[in-house]
Amino acid sequence: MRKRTVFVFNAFIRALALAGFGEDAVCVYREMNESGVGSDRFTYTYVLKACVCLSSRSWGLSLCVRKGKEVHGHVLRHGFESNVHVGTTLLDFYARYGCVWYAGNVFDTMPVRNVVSWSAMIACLVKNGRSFEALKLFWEMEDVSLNLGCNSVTMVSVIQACAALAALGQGKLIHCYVLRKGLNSILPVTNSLISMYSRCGSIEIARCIFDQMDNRDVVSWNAIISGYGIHGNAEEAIMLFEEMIRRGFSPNKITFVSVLGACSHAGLIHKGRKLFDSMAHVHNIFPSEEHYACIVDMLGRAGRLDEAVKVVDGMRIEPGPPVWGSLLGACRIHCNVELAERASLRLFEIEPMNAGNYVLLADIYAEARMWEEVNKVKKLLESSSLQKIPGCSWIEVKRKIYSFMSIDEVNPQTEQLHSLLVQLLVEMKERGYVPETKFDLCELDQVEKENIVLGHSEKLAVAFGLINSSNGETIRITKNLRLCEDCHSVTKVISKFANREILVRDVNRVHYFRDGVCSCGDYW
DNA sequence: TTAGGGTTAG
Repeated sequence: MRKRTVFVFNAFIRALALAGFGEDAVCVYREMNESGVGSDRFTYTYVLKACVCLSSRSWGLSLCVRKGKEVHGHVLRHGFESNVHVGTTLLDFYARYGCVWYAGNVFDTMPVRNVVSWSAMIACLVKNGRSFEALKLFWEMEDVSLNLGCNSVTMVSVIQACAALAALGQGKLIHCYVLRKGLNSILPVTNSLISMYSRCGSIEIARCIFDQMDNRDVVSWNAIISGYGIHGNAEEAIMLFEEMIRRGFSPNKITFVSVLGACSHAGLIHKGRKLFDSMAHVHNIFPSEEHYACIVDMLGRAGRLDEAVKVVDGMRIEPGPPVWGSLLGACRIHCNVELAERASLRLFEIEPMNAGNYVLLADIYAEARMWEEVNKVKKLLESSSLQKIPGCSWIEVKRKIYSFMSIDEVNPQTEQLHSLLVQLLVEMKERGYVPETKFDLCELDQVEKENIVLGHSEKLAVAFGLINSSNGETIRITKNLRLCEDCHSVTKVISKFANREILVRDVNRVHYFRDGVCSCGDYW
């Protein structure tokens, strides 16, 4: 073209960004700047979208963020920061790269905010694991004086926040709100409600909503199938999968992740393998890394480590962090040092920033009583300046959410909780409970070890629940990591002799403790 | 003739 106007450049950058060619879009933007045609408010929304789809693999995350910050600078220089579309796109750019502080800063300084900018900020908080703040912001938004009016998009994020916190009370409140606003028949809203109820431990309500839907899409089926999966009911998940096919729905990648995950949680290996094989042959979906990770997890969990390794070695695509991570997790369950070393060596190479991998390997060495190796891994972790994610648990009592960390001086009741736990410990030991202290605590004596495990955040939350809720009420707890073995057995015992139903949603699934047994059948 | 936020998984 001889005459390239701002409009022409905009259209080209937009097209490239939409098609996922972030780098090319950024190049065209540079060309645009050099050509001297100028820019307008549309230019910045497109370039920022392009920065979101830059290939972080070849660029590196920090370079992607730097590129966006550069564009942010241009926005300020040209005075477009007061435009609500540009501001919201900027906010969303930071959100997608996990820069919550920058996103919040953009939000706070926007001269005009509308439903979309509020929704974007709420979504940003949810996506970055700050659901508690997301809910707070939502109630702030709902302040009548602001008179903004949320819509279905806002509500989807808010429902996700409740799901992430496993805050059933809040979730029900939000559900009522959705009904009052007449947003309940909008498919994405209903689908996220199904997921929310199952992740909050109430698969029954999730099923009820699913059964009452007039029209469903593949996402609705995926949501309910994965719901049964995290509740350990693989039979129901498989039945729904089969019904879905009978009714003419085409499963997608996520359907298979869900149903294979269900098989893995329940140890249904034969069925899982058959489903995996049917993917390509019957449904024309070629297994991606996530699906391989499910199969490796399924075999590994069941102790069939040799078969799991065969699957990894025979993969048609290069195995990455999910696959090696599943294998390492299986090594921890079955204490296989040799294989753990192979898997973690690869993981340290391709995923050096994940502290969890180091922790897993240290746990495996500790169980094998290889203290020297434990120390080596710990030193490696320290020198890399990575930090373990601290264990954290939440509990919702009377629609208020309380959180606990292992060493928690913030909560005034901590001392009371700890003494209750000590008292419970004595009673439990009389009933034959032995604290599980085999992992990663090599330099301490038995009493110190027991004290540390006793201070785990989920136990504090259970104790808080016992003190602050009435008999007959289910205690509902969420944990940011996987539930530890000791907490699992303690909660079983407590559910029996305190005669209470206790529900713990950990990062992977739901544990429902009743009368001394857990719904996961100790297989998780 | 161009614009911003959202559904299901591990």
